[in-house]
Amino acid sequence: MPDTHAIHGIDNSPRGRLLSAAAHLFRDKGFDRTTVRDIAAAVGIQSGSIFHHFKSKEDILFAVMEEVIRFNTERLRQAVADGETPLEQLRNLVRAELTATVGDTREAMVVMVGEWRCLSEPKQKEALALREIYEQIWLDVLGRLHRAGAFHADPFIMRRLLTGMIGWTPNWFSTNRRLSVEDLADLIVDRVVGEA
Amino acid sequence: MPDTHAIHGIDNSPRGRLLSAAAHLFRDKGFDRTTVRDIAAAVGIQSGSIFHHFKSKEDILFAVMEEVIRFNTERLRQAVADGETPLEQLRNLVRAELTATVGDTREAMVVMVGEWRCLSEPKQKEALALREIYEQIWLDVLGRLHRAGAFHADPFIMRRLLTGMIGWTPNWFSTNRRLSVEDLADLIVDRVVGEA
DNA sequence: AGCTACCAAGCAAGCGCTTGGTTTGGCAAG
DNA sequence: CTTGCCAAACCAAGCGCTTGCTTGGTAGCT
Repeated sequence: MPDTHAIHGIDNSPRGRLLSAAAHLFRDKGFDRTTVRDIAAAVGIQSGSIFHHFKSKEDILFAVMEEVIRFNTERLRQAVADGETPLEQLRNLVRAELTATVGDTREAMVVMVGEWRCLSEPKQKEALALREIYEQIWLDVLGRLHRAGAFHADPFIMRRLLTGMIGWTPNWFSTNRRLSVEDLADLIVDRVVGEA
Repeated sequence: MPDTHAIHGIDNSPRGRLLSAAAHLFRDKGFDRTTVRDIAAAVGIQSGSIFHHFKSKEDILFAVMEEVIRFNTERLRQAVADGETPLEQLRNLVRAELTATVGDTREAMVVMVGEWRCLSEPKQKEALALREIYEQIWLDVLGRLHRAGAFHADPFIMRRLLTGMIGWTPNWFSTNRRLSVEDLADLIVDRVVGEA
């Protein structure tokens, strides 16, 4: 009944259904404009009942971010493991993050980037620790490519340009168009390792 | 007295000071978490007095966006006029948008990208019309470069990748570091026209 | 019996905005 | 130079509504 686009990596326990519904609403209207009554209605319960599963509205947001970052960190690890050369690993990383961003964890990823400041400072630090693990995977691969001479720019800056390119895709990329995720990934990889 | 980082292109009339203060607060805490009492306090007046200058809180947000987009559209026009070759024009465009994004209109630019959905639908359409003029300047130059064979990818997609790269810079670029706006612009231009 | 999951009702605080009246600066008639 | 006047700018108070969250209790499964 609750027409909740499920998010990959989140189960369908009562708690999980709340998380998926919340992620969907947070992405649509933003954290602040989403009320606990909205979330409750989306899964068909009363607003007060939410606080049996989460002790605050902020805790819901944090849980969404934690789940999505844990799930996608594992996805990045797999992407690196599946590549035999650094270049192949980079291509897999771009594909993985693109899939996360416009694919099966799209809603939660957009929420993580866009609603960051809605977390209290302690929670931000907690989430940041998880993100740093995630980022380190990128930096390792980019560092390896850089030392191999695949590109000249600073790997840190390269990662930030990549973050921007990939992070913006939800605003324009559509799955049912000509351009596939794989083609877009290749296009983006070419922006890193050069070629005219 | 109101310690308001002025924004380029906004005068310091009472209205202008309100706009600059609002842009600063909107960027810091987001539109929804900024109260009209916050804005009023930032310029040293009572909250009710705001509505002598704007008829709603949303109107303030819209005015911020309108001012910044008008100002920077003119800046893009100048950038194109100052370039003699398409490549030079592209470099000027990237520098101009970077300056707008991390420089003298930084606060308002971040607000425009991040608080878009806080506008009502009619206001969104109004703002979109202005943005389309802005975007057309980019597409003209990129189209010219593409026809000249400077890059192979679709100009529309190229622009979106550029939007992402540049739009993310406020999250990491710092003016007082080694990397200058000009160097970063060159780095980004190289991502478009290729080279290893 | 005890646990998970939920309901029904409502409280305290904060919000955008309104209202009716007061101050301020400029400027032309006397 | 004074006086009278007006519009712009602002104040003080508060209304009506929404918000996150609490409370006390119930249904059903094990």
